[in-house]
Amino acid sequence: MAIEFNKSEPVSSTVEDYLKVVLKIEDMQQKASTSKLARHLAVADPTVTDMLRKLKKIGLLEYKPYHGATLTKKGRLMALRILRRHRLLELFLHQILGYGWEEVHGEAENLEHAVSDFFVDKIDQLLNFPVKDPHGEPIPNAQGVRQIEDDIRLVDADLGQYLFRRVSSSDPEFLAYLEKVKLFPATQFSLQEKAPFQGPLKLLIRDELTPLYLGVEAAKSIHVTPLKTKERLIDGELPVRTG
Amino acid sequence: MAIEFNKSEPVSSTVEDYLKVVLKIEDMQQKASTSKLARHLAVADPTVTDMLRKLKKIGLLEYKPYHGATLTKKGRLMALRILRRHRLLELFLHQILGYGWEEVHGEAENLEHAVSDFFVDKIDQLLNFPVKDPHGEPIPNAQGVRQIEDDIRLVDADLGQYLFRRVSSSDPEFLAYLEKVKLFPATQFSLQEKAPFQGPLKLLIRDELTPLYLGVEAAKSIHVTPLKTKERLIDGELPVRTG
DNA sequence: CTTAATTTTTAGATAAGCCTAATAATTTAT
DNA sequence: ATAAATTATTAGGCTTATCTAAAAATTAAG
Repeated sequence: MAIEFNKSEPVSSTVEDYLKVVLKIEDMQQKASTSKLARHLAVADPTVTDMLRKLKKIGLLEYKPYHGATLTKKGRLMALRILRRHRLLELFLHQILGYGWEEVHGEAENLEHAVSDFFVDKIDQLLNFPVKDPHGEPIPNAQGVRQIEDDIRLVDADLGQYLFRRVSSSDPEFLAYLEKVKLFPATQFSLQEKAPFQGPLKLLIRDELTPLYLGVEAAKSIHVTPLKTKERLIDGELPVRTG
Repeated sequence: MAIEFNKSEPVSSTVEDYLKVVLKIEDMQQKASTSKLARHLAVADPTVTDMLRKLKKIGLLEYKPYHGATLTKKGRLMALRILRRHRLLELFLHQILGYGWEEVHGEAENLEHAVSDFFVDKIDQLLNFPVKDPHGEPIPNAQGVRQIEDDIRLVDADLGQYLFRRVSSSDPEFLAYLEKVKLFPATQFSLQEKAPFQGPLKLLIRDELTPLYLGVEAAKSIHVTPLKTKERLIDGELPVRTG
């Protein structure tokens, strides 16, 4: 119903962007410093200083000069509201309008600030209250709660069998590449070798004939969970692309 | 393909709104004076003066102080591009997302500035290249051309049989009322009486039992064409609501 | 533990849209 | 044809979000 979020005054789309980035950085367990925010938002440092003061004043984040920002409860809820919109929109674009998964991010980035709560509710219904976006990322529910799975980065994984859970990159070129090599959420594969000295990872994707060699940077943004023995025997749950 | 429009530099959503309003006023064969624009845009007069100067400078309209504005070819094309987006979005919201026809205008008003050309092309396809929006208004094609029908205002019509073509109001309350009384595009009815002195019009809607008495203001925004004798005998083409 | 490097903040500007109050131009009416 | 009413423009300001250049604070290094 989206009412849960809408208890507070509306903010500009700029403010929404700042909150979104702080949430993203906090999610990565990093410090939301002035310069890091500036880099993510592609603005100059002093611009961020000013904005942080403003956001502190309206109670959306904590902020001590030289110590970076942390979202308040209210700011966090707002950030989650935007994240929800963003990811619902991505799924909508993919499933209903037939966008490629590498095309959804940019469009959602604009639409997330423009659509009404009514619109969000409508697509939520139409998509049957989904919990994951096309990249496998969790969609916060109407209360702002995400179903977070404790996956690991492929780059940190030992040899063994894995399930592709999500990809934490929105680079279109990279996503198009993953699609081409058949690596996307729900793909099962085995990690067969890890070349030393940051060398490539050798993967064998289920039902594919030739192995795939993946660079370390790629393996950092791919998140997986180990396949349990039981699951390894099951033949269902093949990766399927929609749209 | 939308490329036809995109030969020029992008403009702000504010500029898009100004162009849209000038087009609307020109469509009504009226003079786009400073004050009329200000009223339509809900801004102060001097704001319009400034903007008109700016729009003239970038070649989107002609403008002489005290003489109002007229769109240039370029400005007109831009205005038609927005109108196309607006009306396609309205139809999309109605048909795909199940919005009521009184709910589409407001949402489209925001989205028209936010969606990409790619998005517009996608919904155009999805809707199978429609030529009319939910209110019966023509949707400009990708070249900016509208299929304009020469309808007349119901208020100007003589007694006789008519086809409801379009309603040129976006007032939600009014539209909800029309829907309730079963008056919408493709509805057939006969105009049976026109009370003198700006009195109400008595309509008999096809397949309805009770006559409808409509005020003059309402009859100004309803546009109709006379039913030809042939059409009067045909039973098909009954009004149908989608979504 | 003091200097050097890095990061952040201050200071001063800019552009887009908008406003109000006051003036000027045009149109209408006597 | 001129005064009154209407409409438009000038003048001066405000807000939001941005920038660059310079100063200050913090952190890192020798």
